[in-house]
Amino acid sequence: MSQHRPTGPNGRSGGVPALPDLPEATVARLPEYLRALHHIAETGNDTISSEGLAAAAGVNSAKLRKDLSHLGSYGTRGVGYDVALLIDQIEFTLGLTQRRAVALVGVGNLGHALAGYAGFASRGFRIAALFDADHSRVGEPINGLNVQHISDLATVAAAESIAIGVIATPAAAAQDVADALVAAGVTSILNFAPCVLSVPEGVDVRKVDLAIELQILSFHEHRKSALTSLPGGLAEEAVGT
Amino acid sequence: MSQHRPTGPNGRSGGVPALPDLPEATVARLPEYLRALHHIAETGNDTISSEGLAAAAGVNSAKLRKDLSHLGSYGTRGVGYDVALLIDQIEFTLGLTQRRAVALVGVGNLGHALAGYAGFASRGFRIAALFDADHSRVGEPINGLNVQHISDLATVAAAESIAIGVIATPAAAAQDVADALVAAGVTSILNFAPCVLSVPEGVDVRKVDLAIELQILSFHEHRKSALTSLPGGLAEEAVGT
DNA sequence: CGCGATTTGTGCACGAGTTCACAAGCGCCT
DNA sequence: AGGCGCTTGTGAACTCGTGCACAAATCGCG
Repeated sequence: MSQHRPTGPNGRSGGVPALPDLPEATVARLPEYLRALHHIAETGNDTISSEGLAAAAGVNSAKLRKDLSHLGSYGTRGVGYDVALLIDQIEFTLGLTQRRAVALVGVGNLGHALAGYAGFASRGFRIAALFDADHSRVGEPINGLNVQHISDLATVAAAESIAIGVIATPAAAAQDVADALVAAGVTSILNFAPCVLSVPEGVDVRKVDLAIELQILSFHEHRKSALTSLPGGLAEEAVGT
Repeated sequence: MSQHRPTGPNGRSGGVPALPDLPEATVARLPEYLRALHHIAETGNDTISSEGLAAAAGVNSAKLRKDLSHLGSYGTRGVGYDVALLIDQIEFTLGLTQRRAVALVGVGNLGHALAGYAGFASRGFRIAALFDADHSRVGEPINGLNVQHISDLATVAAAESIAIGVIATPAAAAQDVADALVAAGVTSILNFAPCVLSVPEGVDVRKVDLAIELQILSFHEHRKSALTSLPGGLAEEAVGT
């Protein structure tokens, strides 16, 4: 597994990509650093300290340094990080040096919005095809693409080298769509449907559930309002039954 | 995530669950359990074992039992959990016994979709008002609500008792909107804009960045494809430079 | 009425992730 | 050249989360 390899500081200069085997928590933060770096680059700075970048990304500076150290030494002590170099390095690590083709399944309310979301295009992805099970939607043009029927998924995915699929269907259809995506060779799925998907080994699934996020906020609201409504003191009121 | 309370001598007397101090990881999973439970209830079952519920929610059964134990003992050994009782208990814990009013700011591509998303209504939330900074959109009806101008936010939020705000604007406007929300008394924010928000103590922010999710998947894709060229002198088909 | 089958609740050990604190390295100024 | 201030990179302690394994509790049945 993750033996302590010397981890050559010049990482990718040779032919070997050297798979750094990053902690998952670090991987999840790299995109945030990348976004912050692009923002910093636009303001004209060409170096940035860990403190500055941490603030821009909303994290602790020690955490940021440890995260970046996992991809090698790309900072200069006493100076900071070279913004352009770091951008390249993170983009390479995330596999964004090539623009990845994405299939979007389900062009309902949410799917429509995702198809038109500019953030995908500007951050390394290309929505290569739209699919839906509803024949009445097939052919409909959205943002320069025509909706295709889900039965064409395998053919199109192969032709376009699509490895990532996005599910924006109702929950009832999601598992079938996932199966179809896997059958078409997709190995990464982003699921917006509120349900658990079962997929074979080797396929990655990430889930985004909009209602869940609100419910988590609701919990904190509940706690906050309960605290403020405690009459008297908020210390050890602790009313028994 | 956000701030922690000083948490003084926390009364842990039995009986009525007076604000159990749940681990954040547990809170994040409760909504998932809740969704699974509703699904199970619809199929007619009135009890469910930790094993069954864990499978439906996509987690480990020991983890699930530990999570539920934090809210008290609501299972019966040898039998399982009473579905209806557990639903009530989780909904209470999450503060979903009252339907919470939400303000949505930004009715662009994504905002439109969110305004029409049925999942919010069916899971404890009511979109109470829509706002936008663009005067040309004000008055536009979406899903039974008319878009209002952002300058009316404070008034409407007070009238409707809105404590949760959703930001679906471009990143450049997000901080201003957040400030306006906070000024209007909102204490929980769900942010879809790709930027870091700074808010005062006591305000919770959760962030959903659609592109980040794809970038994380991209990392794993990158790793998978690099793995296919296993050490053995296979294809050194330059992925990078 | 007691026994066995079943399932919850939890103590404990382990691993992942976070934070602190500081040595090592770098550039600049004198 | 040498010292000084600044910043990175990282060892080490600590916190948080997870998963195993099992005792305690409950039900059904003979």
